[in-house]
Amino acid sequence: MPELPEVEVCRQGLAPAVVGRRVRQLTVRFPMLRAPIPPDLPERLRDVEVVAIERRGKYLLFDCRRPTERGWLIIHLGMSGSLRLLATATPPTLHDHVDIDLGGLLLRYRDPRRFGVIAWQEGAEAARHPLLCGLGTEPLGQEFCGDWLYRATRARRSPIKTLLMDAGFLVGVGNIYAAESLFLSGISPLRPAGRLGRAACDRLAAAVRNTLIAAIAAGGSSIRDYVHHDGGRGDFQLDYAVYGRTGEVCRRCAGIVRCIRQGGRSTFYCPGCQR
DNA sequence: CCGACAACCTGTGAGC
DNA sequence: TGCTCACAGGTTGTCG
Repeated sequence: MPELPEVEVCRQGLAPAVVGRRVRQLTVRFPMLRAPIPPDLPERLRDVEVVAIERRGKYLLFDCRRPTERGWLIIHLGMSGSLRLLATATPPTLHDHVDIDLGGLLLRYRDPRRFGVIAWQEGAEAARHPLLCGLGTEPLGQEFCGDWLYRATRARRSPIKTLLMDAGFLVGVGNIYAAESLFLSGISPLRPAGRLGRAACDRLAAAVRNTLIAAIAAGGSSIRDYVHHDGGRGDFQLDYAVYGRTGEVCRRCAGIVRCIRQGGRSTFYCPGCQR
């Protein structure tokens, strides 16, 4: 999936075309995603105006208004989800589970693996939704910095890479950007988080932020089947230092990039550069 | 609290 | 060519 940069690129791509439009109809062809799409979602969305698209971690939040009501359409792209803007009459193909008819424009949700989520939160605060209320710090927000990371990790004994990917701790950082950020900051993914010094936390926080910002600027990654709102692909993958480079030569020290398993996920790192 | 692991599901690429 | 297997961006729940 989409990690934070891909979701943010999606948000930025959709907003100009979608904000200000009214939902004519929601068509659900297949409701069984990670959680079932609420059966009443079509009626909740009918005739709402989308006034903004926000993001919390990897969740897209569509701010939906009626004259006297407000609510949020919540979309998570899972591992393989995508949202595209298409001409209204575009025929659906396999795995095109949901269409949002915006009147002269079609917003289509496609998700082959169906790990995504489409949900609804009534009221003014999307954050009250159970999927969102336990989420951790935003890595591109004000709070996130070396000082925060240092303080937040003191009591943590889990490997720093596992913690970076824990959405209850820090949102938006997935397998690719965790690996890249740790490489950039010269920190081993195996290091217990609570053993990181203040300087290491400064370097890591900066690396996380810079990696995410660079990926957003590059238009997101384009692993496998990931596509943008317009069907285009990102090119951040050209810049991967360690992700997916098992056995290849490290670009910094001429050592060999290794792949290990952590928490059921592949971790790529350079044992020479990362301590 | 922690971590390891399985589960959810389909597609793809490698190896035989 | 065709089969089987491992693995892929995420999240959640269970078990020790």
